[in-house]
Amino acid sequence: MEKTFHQKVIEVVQQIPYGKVTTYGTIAEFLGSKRSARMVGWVLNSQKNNINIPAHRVVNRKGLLTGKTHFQGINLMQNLLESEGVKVVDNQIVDLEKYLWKP
DNA sequence: TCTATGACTCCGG
DNA sequence: CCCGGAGCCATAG
Repeated sequence: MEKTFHQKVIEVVQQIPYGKVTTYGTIAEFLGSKRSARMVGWVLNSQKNNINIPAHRVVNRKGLLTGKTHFQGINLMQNLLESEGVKVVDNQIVDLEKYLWKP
């Protein structure tokens, strides 16, 4: 059973430490194809039921919480990030580079 | 097998 | 940074 794309994504996302965030592009790039950023989002959407996936730590390159629209509760994603010490304003992470984590 | 969709990103203006 | 357009990849039907 080979590791599928989404399985790798899950693996990486689970490695995101507390108080850190990453972008779809970063994950996609780590997987080999930067252009696969959309797949990362697709995977999270598919695995969003899995609480083991801290999808709230995954944002787009601008630090915008694009995924919150598909999240379980519009306020949940931002709330979680703020709880972890990540500053979020207007659905966007402040000082993204400061919190950005890379595998 | 082919088409459509998408939690994105890059390029030019 | 904003806007519009194009590209790219994997999954579902």
